[in-house]
Amino acid sequence: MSEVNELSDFIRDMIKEDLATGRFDRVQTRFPPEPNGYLHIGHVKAIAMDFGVAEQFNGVCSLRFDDTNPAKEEEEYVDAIMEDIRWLGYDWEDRLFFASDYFDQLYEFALEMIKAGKAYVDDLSADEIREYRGTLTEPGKDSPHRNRSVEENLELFERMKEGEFEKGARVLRAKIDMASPHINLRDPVMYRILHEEHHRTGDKWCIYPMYDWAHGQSDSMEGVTHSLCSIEYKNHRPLYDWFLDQLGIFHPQQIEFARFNMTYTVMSKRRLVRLVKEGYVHGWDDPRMITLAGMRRAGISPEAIIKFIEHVGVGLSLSTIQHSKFDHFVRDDLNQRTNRVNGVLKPLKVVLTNYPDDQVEMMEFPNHPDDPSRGVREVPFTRELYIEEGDFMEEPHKKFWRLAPGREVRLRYGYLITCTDVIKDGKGEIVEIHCTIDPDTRGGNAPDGRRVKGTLHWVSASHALDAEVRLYDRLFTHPFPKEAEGDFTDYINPDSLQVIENAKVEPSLKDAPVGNSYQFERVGYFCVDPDTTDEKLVFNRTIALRDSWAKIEKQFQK
RNA sequence: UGGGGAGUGGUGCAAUGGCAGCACAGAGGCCUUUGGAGCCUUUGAUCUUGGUUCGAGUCCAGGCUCCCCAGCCA
Repeated sequence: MSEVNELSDFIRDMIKEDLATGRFDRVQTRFPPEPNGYLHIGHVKAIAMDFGVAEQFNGVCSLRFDDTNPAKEEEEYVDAIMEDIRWLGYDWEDRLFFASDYFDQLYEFALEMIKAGKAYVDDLSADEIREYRGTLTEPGKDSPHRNRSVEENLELFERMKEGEFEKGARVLRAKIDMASPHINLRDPVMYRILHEEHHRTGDKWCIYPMYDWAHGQSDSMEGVTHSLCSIEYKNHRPLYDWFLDQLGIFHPQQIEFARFNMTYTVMSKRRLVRLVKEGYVHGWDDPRMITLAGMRRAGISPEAIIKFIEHVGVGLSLSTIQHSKFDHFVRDDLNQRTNRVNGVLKPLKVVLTNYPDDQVEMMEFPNHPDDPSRGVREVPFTRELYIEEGDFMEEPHKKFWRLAPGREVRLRYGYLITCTDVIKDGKGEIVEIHCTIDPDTRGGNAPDGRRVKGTLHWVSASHALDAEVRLYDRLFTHPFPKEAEGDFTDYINPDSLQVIENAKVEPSLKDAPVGNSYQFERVGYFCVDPDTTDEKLVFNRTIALRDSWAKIEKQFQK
């Protein structure tokens, strides 16, 4: 919103400058994914930059699929990518483009280049081309086919297009400088032969443009003014500029910015694929994945993701964002967004021995304690309740201020209760706790003003709904899994998913819609998983509440 | 090693020759019917060596460290 419009970084500064000097009188950007995988949080930086900049400067942003490699790309990804971008809240309106839409024009441009003596057909094999390219420190050498006549090049290129040659037999290369210190300028390949069906052009073509040949011209044809991209393309900018200058067509300004990494996860497509293919997670939308599909299923909102991205900053150096920063924005968003409910993960039965057996009282709960406008709901209170197992300690240490024998605590918006007995089975396991209520404390306050430190959440045993709760945690135990010794999969967190089959939640959750998020008070944020059926509620833990108790507790463990 | 980039608290981002600031994390406190949230306080940084200047994170020169490029991938 308005906050977005106040964003400032070196890219926006450059654009302001371009507008001020009249170099451009409008702003047009584009998000150019390759449809060969799912979008993840790293892509959001580019998406938010492309669409955000356009919005900020009253320009437009289009979506263009750079689908120049039919061997890797699939329609399935096109649809998934569009869904993810829409979910984030961005709109390309009628500006949906494909690099494959430009194959004809690109072919014409190539002809132009050949006629101008700026491109040639090379018969060298891939290995030979690599050899001829030289190394970082030694110049390359000219291909023996570099000086073919225009006529011969035209004829050969035509025959490439007509499918006369096998895959890899020949390529079209730009004729620049095999001794250039910029490797990308050592006669880069423009077209290669690929007898592959393209997801949009079918079998029309058997030669396909390289990304480097397609990208700049695509931007140019669309009228992109500012072509924002990640930093690895900085080395390619001289090439894009060269192509544009040779062709003499509209010249967009490319501006690069750095990607980022996050601790306790992996961001590369290759590693994400392995997590899915090798079964470490249950799919691309597994809530532990930092894919948009995964984060969506985890219950993280697009607003939280974008706000986080706005705070990672924009620069030219590779940064590593701490996972705790991401967690902060997820919690901050959910704290404001969610209604509070009661959910008990590990139920411990409490019997209120002085409470009538057949009595049901409806207790009033605010839906959001810090926002009265969200209203209230009624929660049934009865003689038998469930509380959290961890909220009772038979032999409490001095910092534990919840329930213990002889202790009085508050049942939130219920009554003050005092523990009188601990009932155990033959093996010494606690089966239930007996307590008495103070009938004068309905709602949770004592008329005599005495204060109790502990406040517990609870559900009525006879009214509670059964639920499956999936407790997700960070996927890796190491902050830098890919840099740690061994394979990154060695550091998968074995406790990244813990399934609780028999959690108890309050009855108001009966028809909770899939995707809805709640705060289970004192526990964490949860959303309704699509696996939910009429018979069974399934919740995903998006993230736990900040837990300052955990720190204290550690001190008391030997 | 050739070329292209980057070095500011633990992490990330600002400061555009003039008091090194913000966020997250950390520490302490207040408040609390969530050990949540909120509020207050606080620890902690300019890669290095020279130079220019009244004054340098910023300008200049050298050094060091890290990232990217040698796909018929994008």
